[in-house]
Parts: sequence; structure tokens; C-alpha cells
Amino acid sequence: MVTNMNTNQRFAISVHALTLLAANADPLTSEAIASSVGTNPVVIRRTMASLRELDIVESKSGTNGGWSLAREPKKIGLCEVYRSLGEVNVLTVHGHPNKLCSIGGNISGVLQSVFDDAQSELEKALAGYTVADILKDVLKKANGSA
Amino acid sequence: MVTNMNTNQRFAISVHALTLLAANADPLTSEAIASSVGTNPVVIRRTMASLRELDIVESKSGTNGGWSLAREPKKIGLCEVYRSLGEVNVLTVHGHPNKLCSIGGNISGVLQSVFDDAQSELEKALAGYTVADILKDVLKKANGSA
DNA sequence: TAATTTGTAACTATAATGGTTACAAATATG
DNA sequence: CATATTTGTAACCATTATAGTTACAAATTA
Repeated sequence: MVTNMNTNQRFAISVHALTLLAANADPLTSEAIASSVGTNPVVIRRTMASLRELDIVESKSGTNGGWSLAREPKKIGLCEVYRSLGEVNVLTVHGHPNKLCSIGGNISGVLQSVFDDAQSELEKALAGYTVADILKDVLKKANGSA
Repeated sequence: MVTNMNTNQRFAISVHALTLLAANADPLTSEAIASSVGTNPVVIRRTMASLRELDIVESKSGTNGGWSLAREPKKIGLCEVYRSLGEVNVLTVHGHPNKLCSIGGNISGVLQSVFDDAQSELEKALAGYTVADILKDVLKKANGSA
């Protein structure tokens, strides 16, 4: 069985978009990014707007406008990109345990601290990669298979 | 913003149920477990059936039947419990990147390996806890606040 | 035989997600 | 200034995953 606990593609889209920007000197339009990512420009705008809040990208309206990196690719860690998605919990405590049960009444806090620990390890791993790393690996593949 | 990448409570439910079994000598019915977890017996049966496939629990039909642990609590690591959910991917690669683009055509594999790395760290963290640990912490809370 | 309990299929309600349309606001160009 | 370009954002829809629920068959015990 394959369970998709997470059909959320926003993180992958974010990294893809940033990698694309890192590979291009000029700003790219939502349209152009959407074409590479394989989605709709509005989806890109939504995603990029979150990244802009963390000063990872900048936008400019109008002719010759578009999106560009606000920092060098090697200064953009994937954990920060991940955090642009908001307060994500990859593991979720269940909703309504029975407060009258000694287990049910006390397990939520215990689970939450375990889940926090696990997620922190996940984020630590993501922090080990930058957009520059991703671009390098992508280009390596592109040249290797060209 | 709070994004629930994951509204899946099955893992929390699994750990809760196992902790409950660890705290009780006799088998517990789906009904009893459901009452502590705060859900429906059928949800419990579904969850427990997955755990049974990994020989973490056993079931018995009929009067005085129910669910029991197939192993000592300290021999049940949370990573294994997590794996009972199936092939879970906490980070998902996006669907349709543009194959004609050098970035779009090569990023999926790169992302997947990063995601695999991150998830492996998450699972490693989970492997550091056993059902016995959870029970101990829950009972500590229960006594502390009693 | 009757009561208990799991096994499982089928259906529903809810919610998250991504895709899409529509249009306002900002900007550049001629 | 007028026009084309491009982002900003609200609104809505289709799809999907999830959990909850009902219903009933199968197994087990007494």
C-alpha cells in the first residue's frame, strides 16, 4: 500500500521555482515558471508570495517584471523554504482522546513532543541543502544524460 | 498560517492504541480502544489490522477476544509502527514538471533523493522511541497531575 | 444456540489541495 | 497618456484523502 500522508506539492514547487530562478540571470514571469513546473501561473504566484514574505524572492509588476532571488542561491537553505509553507506538522496528534482515561488524558502532550523531535530532525536534514546544491545536482544530471 | 500537510491521525492512533495495550495485561476490544482514542471501533480495527501485518499485535475473535501486543512494549519501536501505515512520503515531488526544460526535466530525481534523506532522518528519530518509552512518559504525566 | 467480537465492504461528510477564472493594481514602453 | 505586461488576490470548482458510520459475515466462547 502507498499512503500519501501528504499530497502537498507546494514544497517541491517552491524548490523547483527557486532552482529555476537560480539558473537564470533575469527575472522570470509566473507564466514562465509555471511552464517549467507544469502548473498554473496563479499557483506559482501563491507559492512565490510565501517565499517573498521570508525575503527569499522579490517580485516586480509590469512589463519586464517577474520574480527574482533576493539572495544568492547558496544562502537559501531548504529548511527555510520549507518554513515558508507555514507551520507544517508532518505528524499530527489525533483529535479527541478520552480525557477520563489515564492514557487518553495524557498522551497528546507526549506524542506532540515526540513528533516535534522527529520533525526537527527532518528540518535539520533539509537545512543541509541549499538551492545552489539542488541546481548543481540538476545540472549534473542534465549534462550527464544529454 | 497553519498548513496541515497531513491530516492523517493514523500514526497517533496507532501509538495511542499500543500504549493502551501496553498498560493492560488482558486483551482489549476495539470498542474499549476506540473509547480511549475517541473514535469508532471500525477505525481501530483498520488501524490494528495494519499493525498485525507487522506482527506487532494479535487479535482474537469472539467472547473475551480483542487485541493484544505480540511483543514486549520495549521491543516495539515507533519507526516500525510508522511503517505499518504503508509507504508514507512526508514530502512529495510535484506531478508534471516540463520534460523539455533542463531544470524541469531533471529536478524530480534530485528532489526525491533529498526528500528520502530527510524522511530517513525523521524515521531515525522515531526509531529512538519505543512503546515502553511512551507509556512511561504518559504515566509520569498522569501521576504528576493527579 | 446465543452472545461476543473481529473482518471487511460500502457509503457519507468533511476538508485540503490544486487548478482555474476574473479582474484590480502596478509598471514599463512608445 | 495609452497600451501592453505582469503581479495580487478573491472566488469558485473538481478531485482526493480521511475519518466516521452502517451493515453484516465469520469466528469464537460459553
